[in-house]
Amino acid sequence: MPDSKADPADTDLRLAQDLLFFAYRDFTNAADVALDELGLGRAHHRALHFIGRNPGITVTDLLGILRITKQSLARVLSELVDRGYVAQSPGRADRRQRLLTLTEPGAALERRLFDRQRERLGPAYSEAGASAVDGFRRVLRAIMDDSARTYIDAHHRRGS
Amino acid sequence: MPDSKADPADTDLRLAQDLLFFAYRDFTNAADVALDELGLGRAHHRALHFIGRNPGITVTDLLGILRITKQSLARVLSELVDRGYVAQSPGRADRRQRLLTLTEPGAALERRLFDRQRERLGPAYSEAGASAVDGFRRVLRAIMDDSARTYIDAHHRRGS
DNA sequence: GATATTAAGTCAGTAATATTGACTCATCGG
DNA sequence: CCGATGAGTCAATATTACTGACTTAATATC
Repeated sequence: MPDSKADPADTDLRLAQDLLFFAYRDFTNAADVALDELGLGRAHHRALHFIGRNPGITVTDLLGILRITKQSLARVLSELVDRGYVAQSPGRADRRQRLLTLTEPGAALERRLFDRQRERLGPAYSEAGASAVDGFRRVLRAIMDDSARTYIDAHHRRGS
Repeated sequence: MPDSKADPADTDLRLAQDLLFFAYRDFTNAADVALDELGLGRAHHRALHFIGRNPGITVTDLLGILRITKQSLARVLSELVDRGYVAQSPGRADRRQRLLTLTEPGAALERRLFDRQRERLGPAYSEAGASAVDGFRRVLRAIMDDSARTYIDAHHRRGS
């Protein structure tokens, strides 16, 4: 058996397809009950998450992360603003920009949703162990696009 | 710093949220161009994948894996059958069942879609290394539901 | 300073994926 | 025979997303 690493076997990659499908399905699903109670969807959660992780992010930058159109984000964002979860403020340098931040209720909601996902992810991390978690990160990081990798590296330098 | 493992830090879990979002987004996206050319969507890909991995699967079992309703699957499945990608045959023991299999063109299409994802996943595996891949699997396996874990373990026993 | 570009928002129409609810039909199991 | 099950169908609706066309305000460029 020569090629153990140069050319990952089909079965290995088939397993990865299954793993990603189920893990992503159940991880995202973890917050759904809390979202439903508020009449919100996963799109709202994604917006809350990335605004929370990037206080003061511009609409254009958020669109680039989510990879959706302006019209699609508008629906989600206007609901979040109407409900008082997200605040907009004009950019200081460029007043055309609307810098997005979570309000206090918005941060609390995002935290609640995060906690539901934490219930699933925390035990998984503990069970798998630090070494496995490191491998988990390395593989996921290698799967994504360059631009996403750049984002990850900028936001999660070792230490924080 | 006492709790290094018992209670994974927020920042660790925040990173995981980002990693899962971007990796899943780009991994699933890899097959989109090929799907678009045929006027098919991701839902068709998922059905093709799980029928391909489970030849002779019943409709009920497929619904359980995909976690969608019968009506939602019907749209996707009838299109795949109409186009000759999926064949249905009555169960031998229970003739109410419609056992689903990929036709030869269906298997070829599924393979093409798989190849697009392989282009993304294969290099990621090679770069990250065998140890990282093992950790990747362990963490994803721990994230998913019991039923999904059972599925994974049944389909991917070590050896194949 | 006029002009082009950019950031953001909006209106309209449509598509893909999914849902709930209410049925039908054939077959299986007791 | 009869209730339960596997599968399919019709209808209406929700969520998330899209393309295309425009407007407004502010910045950048010539």
